[in-house]
Amino acid sequence: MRLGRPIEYDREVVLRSAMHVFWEKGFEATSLQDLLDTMQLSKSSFYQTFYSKEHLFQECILNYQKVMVDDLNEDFKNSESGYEFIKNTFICIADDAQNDEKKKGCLIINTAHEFGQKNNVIADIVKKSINKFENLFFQAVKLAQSENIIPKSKNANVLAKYLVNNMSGLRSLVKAGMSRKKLIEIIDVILEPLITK
Amino acid sequence: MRLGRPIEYDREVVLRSAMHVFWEKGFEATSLQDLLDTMQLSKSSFYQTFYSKEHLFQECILNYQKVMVDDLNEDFKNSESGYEFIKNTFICIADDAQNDEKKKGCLIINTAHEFGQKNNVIADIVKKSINKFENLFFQAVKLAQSENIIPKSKNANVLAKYLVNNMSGLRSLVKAGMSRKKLIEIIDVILEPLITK
DNA sequence: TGATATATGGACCAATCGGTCCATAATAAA
DNA sequence: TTTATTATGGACCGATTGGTCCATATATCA
Repeated sequence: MRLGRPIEYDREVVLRSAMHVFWEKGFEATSLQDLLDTMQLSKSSFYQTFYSKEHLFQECILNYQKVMVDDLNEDFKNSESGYEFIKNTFICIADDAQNDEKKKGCLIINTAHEFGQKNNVIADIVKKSINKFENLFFQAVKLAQSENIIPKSKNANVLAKYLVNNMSGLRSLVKAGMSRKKLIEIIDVILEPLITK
Repeated sequence: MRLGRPIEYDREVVLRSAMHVFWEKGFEATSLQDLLDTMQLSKSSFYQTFYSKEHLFQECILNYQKVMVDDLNEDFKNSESGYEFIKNTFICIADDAQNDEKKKGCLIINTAHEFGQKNNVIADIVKKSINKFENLFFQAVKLAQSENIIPKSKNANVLAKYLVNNMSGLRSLVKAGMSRKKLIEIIDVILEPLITK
């Protein structure tokens, strides 16, 4: 067994709680004290385990990305069709306008906005995360093409990017306070380029 | 003439310089010292004229909105057609991926992300700004419909929202580091729902 | 020139920032 | 029980945060 005084917390649990703080407040607006309060950690334990606020943040967005991509993959597998998966993913985002009182949006997109290209490590994580979303949409489009719902003449690669673009847009509009109803109307238009010849 | 010691700076000039700092760094990451350095103001003058960091920020985003909307209105007037205006507006955003080294994006969208619904005054400014963008797109769509480029069967109101959505999306992707070339490909898809029956 | 009014430089403030360090607590192994 | 090893609580750090206040500078007006 492991030597020394045993750890009094669950690393995964406190990491997830930290992630939620960053998600809600952003990196800059989250103070170390906020994190310690939420994670219920002493400063010593915090720095021993997570090294710095920024290092913790990196772990958080990596963790967020993993959870999101895994969940979406799960949804994808359970979907009737590629098209249904895409449509449903967008509707879920619109639902946030109603369900998420805090309008947290997407941690990855939030981070893209807060950091831009100022921090190489973080910019890299953001870029790779977006690529994963894109890849998922790509697979969904390909599937929908094989199901003859999306015309095979369409460039699945570009369509996937287009979908990521609209996903980001919806996240912004949720943050800006647009109602679910209006977002749903937008989604109807978003889906048009998928099905028209 | 005005009594007392005369002001040594131009209010509009220093306001604009402050706006650029906020645009580049965001509200939280901009310190008062950053502002004083850029505006070349003493603390006394700063607080006498702008009251607080947050009040200055509000002025800045209002100023940004005004400049942006005026510029877009000017573009709109000079456009060959409603459709050309829309297309060109999007291409200009994609150009930022190449031209703006700092990838500042759009101050309004950035603010929507940083503040969300946490601050009523700011959320209200953001919402109204987005409405102005939407209104402009609405007019452009209407014009394009009267020019028989966009089918009259289309709902101009919803299309305008759809365009705002994609504008926001593009801003995000620029921030995330996507290349101009890829953004242009996306724009081709964005425009499809405008012209297809 | 003196009175009045405004602008400015800079000292000063408490609070908070992220982070370090060390004494002590709590365990396993010998 | 002693020793080795790890975790934790909390004192402490200098720097910076946004913001206040007052003495002084600089103007107009009478």
